[in-house]
Order: sequence, then C-alpha cells, then structure tokens
Amino acid sequence: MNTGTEAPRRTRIQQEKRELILEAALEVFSTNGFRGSTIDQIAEAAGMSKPNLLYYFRRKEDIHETLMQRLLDTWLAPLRELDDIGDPMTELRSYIRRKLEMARDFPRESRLFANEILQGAPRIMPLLAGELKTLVDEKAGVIKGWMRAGKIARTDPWHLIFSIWATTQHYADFDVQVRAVLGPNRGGDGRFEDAARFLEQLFLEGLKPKA
Amino acid sequence: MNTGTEAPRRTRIQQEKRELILEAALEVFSTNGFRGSTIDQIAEAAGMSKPNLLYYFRRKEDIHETLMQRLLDTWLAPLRELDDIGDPMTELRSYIRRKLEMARDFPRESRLFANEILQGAPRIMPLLAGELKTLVDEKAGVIKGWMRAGKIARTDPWHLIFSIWATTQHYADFDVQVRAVLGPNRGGDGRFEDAARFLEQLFLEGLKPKA
DNA sequence: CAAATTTTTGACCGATTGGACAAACGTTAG
DNA sequence: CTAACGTTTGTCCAATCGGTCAAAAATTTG
Repeated sequence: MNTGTEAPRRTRIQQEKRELILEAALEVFSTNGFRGSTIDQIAEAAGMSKPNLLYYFRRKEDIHETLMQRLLDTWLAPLRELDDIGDPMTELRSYIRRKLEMARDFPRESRLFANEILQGAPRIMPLLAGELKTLVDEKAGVIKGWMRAGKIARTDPWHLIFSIWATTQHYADFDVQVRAVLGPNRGGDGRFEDAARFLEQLFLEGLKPKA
Repeated sequence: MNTGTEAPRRTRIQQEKRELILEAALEVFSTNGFRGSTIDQIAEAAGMSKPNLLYYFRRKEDIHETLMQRLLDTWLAPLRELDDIGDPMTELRSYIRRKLEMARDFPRESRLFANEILQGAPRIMPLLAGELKTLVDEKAGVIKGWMRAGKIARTDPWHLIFSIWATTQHYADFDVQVRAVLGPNRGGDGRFEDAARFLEQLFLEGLKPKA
C-alpha cells in the first residue's frame, strides 16, 4: 500500500533479507571493488539466487550506495567523539586507539572505503566535499585551540588528522602486506597491540608541546 | 631466430610498443584495478586495436605482471637507500622526503600497488613474503642499531617503517579525499610541502632520543 | 478455508568480456 | 623483384555480465 511518496514500509522478510544481502555485499565489494564484484558473487554469498537478490535491490549500484551511506556514519564516529572538553593528549590517544580498533574489528568497511577513494570516489565525492570536509574542518578548529593554548605542539591539524587516518587504516587496508612482512611470529594476533604502542609513542611524543 | 630457451630478443618496434602498452596499462589499472580494467580500455589508451595489443602481450595478466615486476624495484628504491653510515635523523628525514616525493610524482604506481594489496595481493604475494620481507627485516636491523646506539628513541622498527609508508602513500592513494577535505585553497599545489613539513615534525620529534 | 499478496525461481536477453585466428599489410634481406 | 618475416586488423567465439519477466511457490490476510 505504498503511495509512492512516503518512505518504503518493509516486511520482516524484507528487513532480514536486505541485511543478509548487505552483509554479503560488504564481503564481496571490500575484496573485489565495485567493478570487480558481480551480482552472482553477492547472491551466492548471501545464499540466494540472482533474481531473488534483484528483487530486494533493483540495481547493483543500489546495494553499494546503501552500504556506503550506512557505513560513513560508523566510520566517522571516532572523529565525532573527539571532544574539546577533555585533556588534549588523552583525547588524541583515545582517538588513535579507537581508530586502530576499528581497523582491527571492521577491516572490510575500511577496505570498502579505500577501494572507493582509490578509484576516484566516483560515487561518494559529494559526501567527501560536504559532510566529511565540514566535520574535519570543525575538528581541526578544536585542535588549533589546543595548540593556541599550548597544550600540544603547533602543526597543521588537517595533516595531523590525515596521518592518524593513514597509519591506523593501514593495518586494515594493507593487512596482507603487514602480515607478510612481519612474518608468522610478529604478524600474529599481537600486531595490533604492537601497532597501538608504537603509534601512541609516535604521536604523543611527536606532539608534545615545546617548553 | 628464437631457439626458445634464451631470453626473448625484441625488435625496435616491439620495444616501443610494449612500453606504450605498459604506460597505458599503468593509467588504466591504477584507476580501475585489475578486474575493473578491460583490454579494450588499455588498447584505446595506447592508441591501438585490441588484437594488436594481444600480439605484444598474450594475456591481460601478462601486462599486469610485467608492470608489477618493473615497478617494485622503483618503489622500494628509497628504502634501499636508507643507509647505516649517515646520521640517523638525517637518513630518516630524507627517506620520508623521498617517499613523499614518490607519492607526488608517481601516484599511479602507488595506486597500482594499493589496489593489488587491497584485494589480497593475489598476484604478488610471493614478492611480499620474499623480497620485500627480506629488505624490511634488513632495514629494521639498521634502525635497531641506531636505537641501541641511543641515536633515536626505542620503538618497533617494523611499525615505524609501516607508518612512514602509510603516511606518505596516503597522499597518492587517497589524493581525492585529501583534496576534497583541504578544499581549493589548502588543497592546491602546496599540499605536499605542508605534508612534508608536518611529517618531518611528527617523525623527528616523535623519535628524538630520550635524554 | 480462500483470496490477495509477497517471495522465489528458471529461462532468457542484449551487452561486454578476454581471447583466437586467418587474412591483409608493411618491412626488410637477398 | 621476391620471399621471408614482422605487424595490424576485422571478424568471430564462448563465457560472463547486469538485468528482465512470467510463472511457480510461499506467506499473509480476511
């Protein structure tokens, strides 16, 4: 009884199957990229036939778009939590730690974004120049405040944020390389603790205010 | 007059055309990934017909493989130059600078590798666990020596190398995002100088030996 | 129950893919 | 010139792609 103007009302089955498909699509898209993934692959991973999948998402792009929109909020949550009220060094430390935990616990989400950005972000460019830029600019302002107050060393807040993104996401996006280089011993489950220890030292020492 | 056992002897035309194809393939592969790229795209970018291209490279994978093998050396050259004899801080500074210059001057090469690693490195895994691991282990030893000599702060040399890779390559692989966030003013040509200044501060301060 | 609706499937379609192939064309050596 | 060789192209192919459609099956509703 959809009049066409209101938000789609979904049945229980539709809810469940759509979740199933999105979960499968996350797996497939994150390892093959958008163009490298096929509807058949996603359908098989979701345990259903291709026409059945297309009953829930009419086009391949719709799946990807839905995934992206849902994930962006999750992905930016740690930065949103970066707060003006706490101690700067403590805030930065927990931001780095949270980002690294996300790389460990949600590597597929990280790779999905990486794939998209790598290929020129054809489908999420507006979000980058809009929502993302706004958020980063705001947080850069917070960091600048800390610098003016002499709480942390003076540097470029934007590039500071970039470097935190780069170093933490590296452990999700380049996981294969990290493990290959570290080898079976150092590359085991402990690698995230090692990374956390290193990054904390690097950033906290590197940002200590000059006396 | 190829006897079949010796290295392929190539005519002048073969040399030139193969270079043309590899240049075109670098452009296409680095922006679409392997599976997302088509032989037709590469052929068109190289200004020739598809059967003509297949005369020089019999399979799509051969082009990719040749590209990878050629580029790995270039890509690792800065790390190879990291030398035991110079001043540690100076050596690290120029390593970071060289890596950042490569991100600026050869972004396609960086994206090609990123694409490959992101998708599980199906075609270059042996190189990672072999040649790459050997080189990194060796340089980690050099860095460890500096630490023992009290020239730089004690940390994990492997993760130090990872973080330098991550932060510098970020400016090639995530260039679209970097420019979108920085905006037209800060994201102009000067962004690499800003990045260089920031990274130098971060790493050199973060690695200062404790007194 | 039965009717209406939602879900699932097999068969199919045109477009695109990587690649094969023989014929045509160009070049060079004798 | 001519024969041999290297290069280029048009045509074709089987496989795979994203997506359609009608009909069957399952579920919900009255």
